[in-house]
Amino acid sequence: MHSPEQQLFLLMYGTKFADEDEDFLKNSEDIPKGGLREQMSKDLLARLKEGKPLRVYLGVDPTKISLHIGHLLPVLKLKTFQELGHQVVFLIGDYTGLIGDPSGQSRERQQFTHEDLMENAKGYTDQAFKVLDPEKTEIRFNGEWLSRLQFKDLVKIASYFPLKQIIARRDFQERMEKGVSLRFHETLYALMQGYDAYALECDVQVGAYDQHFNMLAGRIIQENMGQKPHIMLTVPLLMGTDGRKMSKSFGNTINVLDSPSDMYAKVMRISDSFISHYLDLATDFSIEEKENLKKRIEQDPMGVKKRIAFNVTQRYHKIEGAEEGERRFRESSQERQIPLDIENAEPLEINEDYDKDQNLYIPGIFLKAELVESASIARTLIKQNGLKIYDMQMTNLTYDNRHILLKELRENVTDKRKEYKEIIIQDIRMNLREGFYILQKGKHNFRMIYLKCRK
RNA sequence: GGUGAGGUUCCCGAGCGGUCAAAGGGGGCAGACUGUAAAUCUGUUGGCAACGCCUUCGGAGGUUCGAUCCCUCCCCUCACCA
Repeated sequence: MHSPEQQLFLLMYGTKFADEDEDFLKNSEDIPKGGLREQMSKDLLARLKEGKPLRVYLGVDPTKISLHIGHLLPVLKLKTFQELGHQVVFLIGDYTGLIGDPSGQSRERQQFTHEDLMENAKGYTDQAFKVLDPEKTEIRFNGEWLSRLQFKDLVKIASYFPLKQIIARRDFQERMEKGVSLRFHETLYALMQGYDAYALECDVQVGAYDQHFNMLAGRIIQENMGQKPHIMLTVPLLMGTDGRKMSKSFGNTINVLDSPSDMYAKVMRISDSFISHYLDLATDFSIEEKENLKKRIEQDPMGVKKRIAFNVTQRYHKIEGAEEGERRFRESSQERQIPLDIENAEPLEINEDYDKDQNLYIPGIFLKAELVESASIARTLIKQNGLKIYDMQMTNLTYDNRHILLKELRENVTDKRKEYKEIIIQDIRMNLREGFYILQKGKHNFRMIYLKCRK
């Protein structure tokens, strides 16, 4: 059992508050003196000292289908609460999601129907339960209370907010300065999320620090409606694999549903300069372990990165997944072997026609193998040496004994490359026999095919 | 509803009668370099059985030998005013 002080330390570790961002809150007037961290620590400690389990919630709008590991940083914080014996609530914003993303960046997000959202919500909880204990987690939907609100309620709630405060938000300010559209309904978003806090009557709300204003709205509503305002506990935003904000539109995400080897490899490919950031945010090493690893970054960046990759992969894919990811990274990236895993052990059957000179059209084969999007792309890649073909004839593979031989290959042969003969692509048309081949695009994309040739 | 500005290839953004599959940047992909990377440099980035052919510049028509560029109508976005 942890003392309130010990709990406070664990809970505050790795948090980031809105006033600690260089420019997120710089012009805001209503930061408590001493800063949010001091204020929230004080409040949290006081509640911990009451000795009762706290109610803690995290709200998410199910407006996307897949989550990336950055989305789960607040979930990790929620897990810490759960492990300390507090009651956690996972709130699905089926109503806030209906309004759309208040950042207003993209229009398509506003087109979700309630059915879409409920569908996504299922995936969300599945993904969140890779971290949280489902038995001990309460799941709620904000439609439960938001659907019952009447206009007169909204009028009352809205009256708690000076307009100046609403439009002081940085994202609103920026958009008004730039002349980007800002619609009135977007200002309601904070009220809706704020009302969730009131309806749930929780002690703490967890979220990323960019949620500051929405969480603050919760406190304002709670205070006005005679409730004790909740504590805001915010965590940093995880940067993407390229150092920008992690976001699907940048293609720099590590997704919760990525395969073990993808996940491991993506972590391994982050820039060395981000190692410390990922170590702090993405892993669940103990605090001491993190400090130790940080000292090693300088002399052994790759080793530390491997520990991080393993830790992250393990969380979402168990230890077996992490081991698989590690093995595949070593084989395909470091030793440059051709991966021969069970998932691509079943070759794709491809039918091609010989032309009159007994040749096959190579771009067509890569296209059918789904390694390239068009034959044109295949052509340019051939010119740039981006495509390779390995002939597997020497392994005595037949279509019927393929499973056995592939298994042997995978398990017993140390340098698998010896088992293949690389065919140098000299032309877009080449004479190939019917049989098994491995196609490669770039460094990491492979596909095994069984080529069937017709006259 | 009024006034003004716009809708261009994945994104941003030039083009303003033929030389435009459309500058430039970003992103993507590939190659070199490396400890995987990042950074950097290079190439590439509509499709096709490919020195050519086909489909693209909000939509529908029209003028022209020819239209992304001109005209007409329509749809949509944005700003200001109502």
